[in-house]
Amino acid sequence: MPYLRLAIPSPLRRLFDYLPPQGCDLATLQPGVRVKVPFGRREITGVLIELAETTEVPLNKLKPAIAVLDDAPPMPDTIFKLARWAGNYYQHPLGDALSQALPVLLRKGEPCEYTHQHLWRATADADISQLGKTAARQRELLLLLMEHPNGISEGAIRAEGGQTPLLKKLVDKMLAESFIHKPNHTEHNDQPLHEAPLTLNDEQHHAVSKITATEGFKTYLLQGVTGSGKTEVYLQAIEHYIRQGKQALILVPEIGLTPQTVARFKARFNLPVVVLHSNLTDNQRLDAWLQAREGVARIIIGTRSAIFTPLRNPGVIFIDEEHDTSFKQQEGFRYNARDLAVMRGHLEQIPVVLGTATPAIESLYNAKQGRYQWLKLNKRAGDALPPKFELLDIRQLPLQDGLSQPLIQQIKGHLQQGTQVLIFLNRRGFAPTMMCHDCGWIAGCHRCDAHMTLHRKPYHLHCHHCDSQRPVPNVCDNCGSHDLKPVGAGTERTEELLQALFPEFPVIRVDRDTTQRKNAMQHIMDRVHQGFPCILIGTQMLAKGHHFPKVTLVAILNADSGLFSADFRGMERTAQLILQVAGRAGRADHPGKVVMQTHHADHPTITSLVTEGYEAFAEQELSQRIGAHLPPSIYCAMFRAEANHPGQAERFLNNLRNLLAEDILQPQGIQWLGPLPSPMEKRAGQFRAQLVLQSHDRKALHQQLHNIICQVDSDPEARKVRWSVDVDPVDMF
DNA sequence: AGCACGCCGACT
DNA sequence: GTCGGCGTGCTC
Repeated sequence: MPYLRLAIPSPLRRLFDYLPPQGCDLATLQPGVRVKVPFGRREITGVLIELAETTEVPLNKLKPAIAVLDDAPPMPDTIFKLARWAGNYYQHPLGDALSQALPVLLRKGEPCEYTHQHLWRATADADISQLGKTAARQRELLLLLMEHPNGISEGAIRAEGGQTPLLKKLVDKMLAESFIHKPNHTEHNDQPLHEAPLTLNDEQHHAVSKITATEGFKTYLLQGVTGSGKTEVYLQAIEHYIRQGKQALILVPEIGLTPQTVARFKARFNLPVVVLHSNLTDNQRLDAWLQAREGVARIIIGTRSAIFTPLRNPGVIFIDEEHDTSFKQQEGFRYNARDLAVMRGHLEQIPVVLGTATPAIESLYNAKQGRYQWLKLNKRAGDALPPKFELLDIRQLPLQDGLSQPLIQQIKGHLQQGTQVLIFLNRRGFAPTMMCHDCGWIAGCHRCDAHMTLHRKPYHLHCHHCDSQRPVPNVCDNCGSHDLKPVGAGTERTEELLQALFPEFPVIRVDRDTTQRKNAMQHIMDRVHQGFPCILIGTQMLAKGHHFPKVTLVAILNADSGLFSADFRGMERTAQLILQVAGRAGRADHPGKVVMQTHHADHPTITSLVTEGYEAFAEQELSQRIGAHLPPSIYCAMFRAEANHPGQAERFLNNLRNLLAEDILQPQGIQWLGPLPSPMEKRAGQFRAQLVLQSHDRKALHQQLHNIICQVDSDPEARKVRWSVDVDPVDMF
């Protein structure tokens, strides 16, 4: 009698055997089906990996499964393989990896079918005259239903001002009925386009024809400077696959999933476009997932987790802004959706396109190694000129709340000529910290090794690392002095100054604090797009997803931050951010100007970035990485640990390292760095440390990681710390 | 990760 | 007297 070998969503890195449930037909069971089982004291949903003839588990410990939930595996074989591969590659427990590849409702064991979405419509022989003259409300409602012969949801009825309780009355009068919505296949569509495609220049044309001529799997790095029409390349390549009846999957960074991006796809294609955004309900998510799986949805746009969306007829995968680190999940199952996309393209035998203006150094490396084919778009659409950069050396210049006098003059000039100004300051709040003028004491966080940020509205101290908050002290904790001063400037403070300097112009702040309310960002954008002269001041949020054609001046206040960071990728990040911010401004008829305040106007990296462009910078950066034996010329993994007491995490990692050092695991070609306390050792009350493993040999590294994790799993001491592995980490903290 | 069991501090 | 803090043990 065979056993069911299941992957269970739990941190335990092993499979679990069960007896088949009562009356189960083993002959029809396929790997990948979900099985409901008792696990400890709860009931959870596992995924069948195989039928096993024998088991190591003592028979008295074996429990029967409760039920097999599916006739056929909910995820297609490629997704099953992709999730298994990812679990293995990122050293994450298989059950959890598989579970994360499914929509939440399927994880919970709900049936794999369209959620019973009730829609309402008028009955076929409904006649408005059957309603009495006094029933004005019912009349209104019936007319509304008649306007929607394909059905309308209760939510939409309410949104149109209809009274849903009255539906029952219409049902009683046989005028209305409800039915369950099930999307149909839109088989062949002769008119897949709403609007005509734009004319391509020769570079764009070359890119489109390369991509669409691909047979089977190939990865492209599509490097296009801002304004070179990357999106048009996406759209026309997608059109090619759509016309073949295939589907396209587009992954965008978390913050890039803006209404504008989506609108562009919906405007072009006369086909179902499905958007997997973060505020879909679980029901909507399952419906979208099924529509993709059944081939009803033709274009699927989503963030990181959308890489696991099943496709019935996969045609092409696009990763937009491929350098963006939000494609890497930063906790738990630490996969990189960009890299998984390449794996998926291989499994599905379809092309994968990584698009960006500023390629990640590792993508550049892959392109140079010939693993990715490099497509470049260097020309800007129309006669657009690249923005002019100006390095504003602020050594010895007094700063007024973050702004130097020459910059203030430039802002004034642009406003007076009737255009908009964008000011980028990657620091929210009023001031990065508060300091005692008498003794130098700094307002620090009690739970982190970090200072607290002063916020004005509302007035309080806030730790941006652990979110703890406290009132602003009146006197110094250390010496009792009343002379506490805010130090440095955040967006709130610079906003205040700008408003005081330019009272006749609106100053619009864009950061997490001003965009929390629903639709707040949309309101801001609507206001800015009216085109009146104004000042926009904000953080990264301004840099991604939105374009501001009326902006002629972009000012970067702290271009230096990140330049000398502990993370070897600090320079790369800074360069990408600078170019991304710079790209927000201007259009053909008035090129933008970018002013960067800096204390390092003669720093070779900064000057090469500004004068020669990103590619020259990136080449330089790559050769330095290779020279220093850093990624991407070497494979890297990181163990992180955190514990309640100082030194505990470090001791744990030290034991772990000794497994390598004492040759217990006979490591070959593996180097290690650390363990070291994390750059911010204490965070949210936990003491943290890290250990980096490196190798030129990916297989050897993978094998060692596996060995180490096996050892750790069998060590009871390991349970006293929280630890994790990160394969191909994107940031070193 | 959950979830329960178990053993010590401040509350109705 | 108990409610609840989080240490530690287990999951086929």
